[in-house]
Amino acid sequence: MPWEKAFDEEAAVDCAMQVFWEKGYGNASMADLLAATGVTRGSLYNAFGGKHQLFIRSLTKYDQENRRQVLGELEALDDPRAAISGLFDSVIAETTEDKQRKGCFLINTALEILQHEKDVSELVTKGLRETEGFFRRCIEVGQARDEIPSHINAEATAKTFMATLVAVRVLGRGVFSQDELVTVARQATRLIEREEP
Amino acid sequence: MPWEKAFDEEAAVDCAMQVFWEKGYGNASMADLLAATGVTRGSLYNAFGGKHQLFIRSLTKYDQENRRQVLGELEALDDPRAAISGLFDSVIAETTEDKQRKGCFLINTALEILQHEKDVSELVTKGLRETEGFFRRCIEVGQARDEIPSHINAEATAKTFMATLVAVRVLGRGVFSQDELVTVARQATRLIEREEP
DNA sequence: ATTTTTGTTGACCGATCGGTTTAATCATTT
DNA sequence: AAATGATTAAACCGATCGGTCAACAAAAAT
Repeated sequence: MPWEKAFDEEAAVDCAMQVFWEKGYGNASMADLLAATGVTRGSLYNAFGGKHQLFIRSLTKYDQENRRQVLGELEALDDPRAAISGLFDSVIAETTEDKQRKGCFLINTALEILQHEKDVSELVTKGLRETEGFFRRCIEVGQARDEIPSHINAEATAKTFMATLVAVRVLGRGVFSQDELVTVARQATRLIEREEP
Repeated sequence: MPWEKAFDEEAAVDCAMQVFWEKGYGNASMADLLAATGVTRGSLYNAFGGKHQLFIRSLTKYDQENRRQVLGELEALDDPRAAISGLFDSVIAETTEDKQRKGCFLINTALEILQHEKDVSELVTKGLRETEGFFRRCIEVGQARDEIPSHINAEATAKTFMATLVAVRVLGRGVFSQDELVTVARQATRLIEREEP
């Protein structure tokens, strides 16, 4: 007796995600979101509740389909050193391929609203912490296999990699060129090279 | 013949700067700025022209009185290695001392508006490039004095330091603790230590 | 003392904000 | 075909947005 929805909810979230990603939460207007999703005002409120909830949905979707997805695939390679440099490579490629230079939705959000909005900040922090965990696991597995020197500090190095990734995503939005991003990433990955010059 | 201003223009810019720094350009309303500066609507428009111009004034003032000031003092120490680690220390101290965790006004701005607004993006890019130049000069002077190993690449290392600084300012806003920030900064400054383990 | 110049004030502007409501619409069930 | 109930489009809401303006006030120039 009811009636199935006439628009694809997930597709709408995808469109909204693009808008939030590009403009940020505060600077994305409902009009922008309606135009991007193609859904009308009432339907959107009916389906999602409001701007804030739609933002959470968008950010969650980004986290799952971009960040987790990529990290999962890289970790499945079962080659820790390739996974680490592969992440830097893929982020740099993504950065320079994106004409809009949107950067990372999570990190952009971190700077826009981290202080207030507990639900949002928890999402962001969790995502960044998991990325740090990815690096740490890669390093520890590499060390167990003698592919990464055992004398390095896995925890500190993982944090440094995470920090480098953040910097790449921020500076990649318009300050550094692709070459410069590669330079920075290369310096970071030297930390786990077999010999030190 | 005129009439001297009834409010201190520079003090007003200072107040506006705090608001923009904390909330960003888009999320700072005129009402916020009027309340913070204590200046009435018309006077503020008469003195500055509008929100955008006031933002430029605020960002410029921040760049001169915070960034350039600090870099200048550190460089005047004439001790390159102390200047570099001193900058990291001072940024970390500033980050953790600030209850609001505002981070760096320039870097926050970079993420909010870098793509559009040419005048703003030029200010931001110039500031970050000059910071990179600071690191580079410190390294080169240190190398000339044999206080920093000559085999390291000054340009690439300067970029890495800049990237690390960006990461510290972003992650310092709520993700990383003071200890973690110190860890990241220490890993970076290892790049210029005399011996490699 | 009057004019000129400039700063201040607070009401006011149209536009847009996020969000709600209403009435028509439609697929489904009876 | 009638009844049902969610979906839709669009009018509408008060609040707030950034910005303007005319009336007024204070000091310098005449």
